[in-house]
Amino acid sequence: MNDPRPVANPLFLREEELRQGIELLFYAYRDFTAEPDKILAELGLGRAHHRVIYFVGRNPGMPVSALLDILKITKQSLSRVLGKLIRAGFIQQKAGTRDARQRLLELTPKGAALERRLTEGQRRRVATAYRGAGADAVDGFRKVLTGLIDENERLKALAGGSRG
Amino acid sequence: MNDPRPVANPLFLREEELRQGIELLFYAYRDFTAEPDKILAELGLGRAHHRVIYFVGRNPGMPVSALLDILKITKQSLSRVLGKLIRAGFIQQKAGTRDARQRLLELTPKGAALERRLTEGQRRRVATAYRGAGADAVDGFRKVLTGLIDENERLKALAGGSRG
DNA sequence: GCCAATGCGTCAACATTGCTGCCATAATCG
DNA sequence: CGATTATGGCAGCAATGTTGACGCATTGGC
Repeated sequence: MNDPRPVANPLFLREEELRQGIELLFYAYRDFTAEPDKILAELGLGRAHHRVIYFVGRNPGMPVSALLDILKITKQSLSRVLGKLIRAGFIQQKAGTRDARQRLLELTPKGAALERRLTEGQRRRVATAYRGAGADAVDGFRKVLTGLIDENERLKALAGGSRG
Repeated sequence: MNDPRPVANPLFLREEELRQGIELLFYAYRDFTAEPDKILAELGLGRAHHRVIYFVGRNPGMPVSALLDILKITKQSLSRVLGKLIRAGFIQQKAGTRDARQRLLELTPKGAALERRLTEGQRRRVATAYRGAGADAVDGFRKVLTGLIDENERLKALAGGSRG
């Protein structure tokens, strides 16, 4: 009455399934960032500059503190990156009206052009993946990614262009 | 006969949808790597060391060239990281039997222990997100992530522990 | 109106992680 | 035997993150 073949081990499958998820995340992120990285390198910029340009483009008029909260880096690290972008004319600062201490950030036309150039490939890549996977898959993709985000960051992340 | 309210713009929605995908990817990856990064910092190591430990643990006996192909960095960059891990006793090298030029990599018991410690939180995070999202969502997650990977890398990525 | 807290910037020093370029060794292949 | 492959080492440079300390303007509470 013994089955000679070992029964599929659910624990092993689970481990395998999780590791596949981890690896897919790594591979996808690796290839997702490769294209803009090339463009940035030509300009003497790095991935951090892209992140700043992206989120400032997404939230025009955002203060520095909001950017820090998104990127989760120190203000010294951001300051170096931001300073370079401002000196290079990609980003503009305006003093806050409600609070004059704030520096409200926005892209210059030159910055907006670079943002489009950098994000274009990524948008296309996501669009292709979405189209190929179908609407239900996209929904699942979003659900799982949201679940991967720290619980206390989820609301902020989903707010996106924080109009709300 | 004019509807005073603007019709929902499908192009805008699409753009918004794609940007949300881009951002979810950023946020998820940010939080996904934060935990192991802390542990690594205590040991004087960085994220690159985790990647090496992870993939060597996953593919015991792999040659350096296979690691390079996964990580997509130069051998000089890898050499520094790998050298440190070997000197610190996390990774062991054995000469290849088929090709004596190859250095086949594997984790030492100490390396395997670190791998478990580093990946444990990530596995738990993925497990929680999977459980919360449901099996169909997990399927969609995998489909979309796979679609984000460069076409000529997909097969290799899905091979995982490359037993095949 | 004083005074602490906030928002932001800066200087300095350091480590990690990429890159390019060059050279060396050993083994394998044709 | 000569070319290619697999790997390693060294030098130098840039980007990106860290901690720590300090400065300056503004804001808000008492």
